[in-house]
Amino acid sequence: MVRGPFYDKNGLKKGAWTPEEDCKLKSFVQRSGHSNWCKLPKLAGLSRCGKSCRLRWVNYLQPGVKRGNFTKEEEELIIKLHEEAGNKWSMIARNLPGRADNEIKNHWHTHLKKYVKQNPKTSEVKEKSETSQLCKAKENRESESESLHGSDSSHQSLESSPLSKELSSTKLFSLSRDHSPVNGKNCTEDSLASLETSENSFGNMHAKKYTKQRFETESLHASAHFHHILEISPLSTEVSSAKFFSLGSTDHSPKPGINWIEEDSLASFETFEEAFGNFWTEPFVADYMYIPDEFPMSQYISYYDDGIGIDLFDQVMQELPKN
DNA sequence: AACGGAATCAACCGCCGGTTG
DNA sequence: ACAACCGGCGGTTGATTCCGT
Repeated sequence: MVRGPFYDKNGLKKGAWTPEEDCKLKSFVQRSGHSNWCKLPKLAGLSRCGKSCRLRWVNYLQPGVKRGNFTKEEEELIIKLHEEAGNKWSMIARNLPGRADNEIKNHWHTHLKKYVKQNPKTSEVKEKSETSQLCKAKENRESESESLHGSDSSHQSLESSPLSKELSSTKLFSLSRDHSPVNGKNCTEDSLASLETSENSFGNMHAKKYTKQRFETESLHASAHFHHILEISPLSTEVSSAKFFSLGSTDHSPKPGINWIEEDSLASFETFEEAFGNFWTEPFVADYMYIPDEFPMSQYISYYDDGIGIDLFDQVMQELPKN
């Protein structure tokens, strides 16, 4: 599904990333950060351009990146934000923690665009039908919530994206106006007020010339309304939204509970699997290399210690065929 | 089973805005 | 003030997979 690897005239590798390249990039960034993407490939021993490295890191390798199917809540949020702001994928992505803009963009073009086309102007219709539908929608959500909580939490993240197939307009309408308690957690009045403000602002997006900063600030207000998504997300079981947002370039420490990239996205990792077991389900070996002082490593030592040390990792890395 | 069109999604490309010298 | 550099963003591409015939 990806371009085959090839080299351009400058000798830079293009096309699909190999697990070895991923490993190099991830290891380097976790060790040294990414203060300069242009110089990074050389320092990391990669024959890639800096942009390509950045993209790979942001979309797939960065800790906390969620892979797999979108939940109904995520899809609803994308539709709503897109309705308000248009193709501002990066802004939308900021309101969907763990989701990369590229993935959201793809999902929009492949699934949601069709759905919205078939159900135009959801916001207009929802205003009219709000009164009559709201109660029903609440009931639906609450019953769904109960059933979700009654099942394995992993099902929530892997729940297939049913929006275009199953989501009724009633359910969709419930998104932006339904401020009822979700999963037993009340939305505060403040967050509702913020939402209204942001809705008004977004409504004028096309008329006003927004500064980037203002736009982003207001989009964050909108995100307050959707924190319930985090609450039911598997990420939230161990990483709060606040913590999640703090995951930046300065924090590369291994976090228990972070969703690492799912196995299916990198199926052919035989080389490293042989040496280390399943790379994507086992803790990353290079994680040994960067351990912040404040990180309470002792409690994880036994879990991480599978008998493979840094020396072996370095040895394997050096023996890998150079590109 | 074979074929062809549609769907999917990782990755590339070019542009833009911010920063630095 | 200007140019060069860099990071980020959104649009597009194209290989692979899916699905209907």
